[in-house]
Amino acid sequence: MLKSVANNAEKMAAADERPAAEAGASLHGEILTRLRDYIVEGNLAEGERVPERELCEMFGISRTPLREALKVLASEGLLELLPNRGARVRALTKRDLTELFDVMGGLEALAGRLACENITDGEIAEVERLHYEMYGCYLRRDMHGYFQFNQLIHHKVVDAARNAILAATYASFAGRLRRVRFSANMARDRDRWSEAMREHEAILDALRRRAGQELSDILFLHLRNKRRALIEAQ
Amino acid sequence: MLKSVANNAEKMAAADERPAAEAGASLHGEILTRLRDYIVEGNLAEGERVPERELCEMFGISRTPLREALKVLASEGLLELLPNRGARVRALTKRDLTELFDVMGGLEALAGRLACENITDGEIAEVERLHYEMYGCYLRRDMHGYFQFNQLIHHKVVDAARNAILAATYASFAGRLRRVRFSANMARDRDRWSEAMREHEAILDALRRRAGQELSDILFLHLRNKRRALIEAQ
DNA sequence: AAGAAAAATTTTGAATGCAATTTTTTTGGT
DNA sequence: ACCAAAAAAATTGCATTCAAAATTTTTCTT
Repeated sequence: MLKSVANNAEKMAAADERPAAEAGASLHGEILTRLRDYIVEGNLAEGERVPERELCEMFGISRTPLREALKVLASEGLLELLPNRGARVRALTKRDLTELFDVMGGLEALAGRLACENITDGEIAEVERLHYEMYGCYLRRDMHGYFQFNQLIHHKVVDAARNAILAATYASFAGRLRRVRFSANMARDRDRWSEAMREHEAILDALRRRAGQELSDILFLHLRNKRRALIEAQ
Repeated sequence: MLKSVANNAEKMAAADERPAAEAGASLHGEILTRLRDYIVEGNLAEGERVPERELCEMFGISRTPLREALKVLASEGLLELLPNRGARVRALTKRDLTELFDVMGGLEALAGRLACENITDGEIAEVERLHYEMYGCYLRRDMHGYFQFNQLIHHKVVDAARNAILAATYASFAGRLRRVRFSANMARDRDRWSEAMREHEAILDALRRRAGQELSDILFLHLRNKRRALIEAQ
């Protein structure tokens, strides 16, 4: 039983092997995306139990695809499953935050290194543009704009790494951090803001020189500082 | 898996808030673990469709918990879901391998850096012991033993990083690479073997000195070389 | 025979059903 | 009124069912 019938080669030739658009393809995929967004947007409080029936009604589906999505979100770390007591929104402890930031730092460090190997001149120019836009926001104390451009820059670096698995992993962890509201801090901690701005100058500089190892290091420390500022502010 | 105990202050002190042992607690959790092992062990050929009915009979369960596990394994990248055509074992392309190795390199680099911050003298002594055991295997061309100790060393470094999220992520990717058989190469490529051995000397040295940044770099390049050797050998 | 069309079978995706457990409500004693 | 025990209701975890789609088998045509 379950023997590997490897010689299906014949029909595999032209095959219509679409790896499932993952999102809207199946009900499961759609619900997964929608429910993840729903939670990340903060519609369910931390530690709150996930109301299956309500969500089913809300999405207009039965419990089966919803529960499939719950298992996936639990494996992503967004929910936790309690035996016979369903799923809860996982609370981010200080420890979780610390660990997550370090992992993000490691992933960004990797992204920076790989980006230096692969980024085009055009992309660097684009990062420069974003950088100066961000700088503008900094000068006029536009926190919202600053964070927008900041994210765009980091995202661009990850993109330039040309590594889909890295990008997916990065996105997954970034999603888990989305519930954390950073803005509040920087407003009061003006020193951290200018420090962050200086770090970004160094990031751009290393990227221009395509100094992978150096950029890798700067990015890790950049995240470390972000982490420190956040933990202190709490 | 990715667990961490919530200390939701507001609620109450003694609460019975067990975050679900994830493994044997529910049928879903148990099946998830067993099915993952089953696939990683290579019992289903790459690209082969996953026979739901057979697996249900084999595990003695209904399709519901099995299908929940399938969605999770797909989100882990072990399977792919094709609309109306079920799950297939995801084939690792050369591109996937390249990307996976780089991500592993990034994670090991991070682990090395964090380990230097947290490792105890006793743990370093343990790594030293493993290193010399491994060296012994190298001298007497015991490939199997070499790989055992090699894995133990890398695992020890990840442990010493004191970051559960990193450890879980690392384990997940390592699982995906478990299907790849490395041994075959090194036997023929004796140069790579001695090069790897030298790299391990450098790893141990940097770890002793707790030179995080340096160790980080060595580890990334170590994985890069492993990747190169593997791709060349294919 | 070979290939196309049709029919039968299997598989998939999702809804529904059901026993066990947990949670809430009610009740009764103090 | 307060609290514990009992009863009722809701929720959970998994099995089962069912329509739609895919796959295989059979039949028909040339």
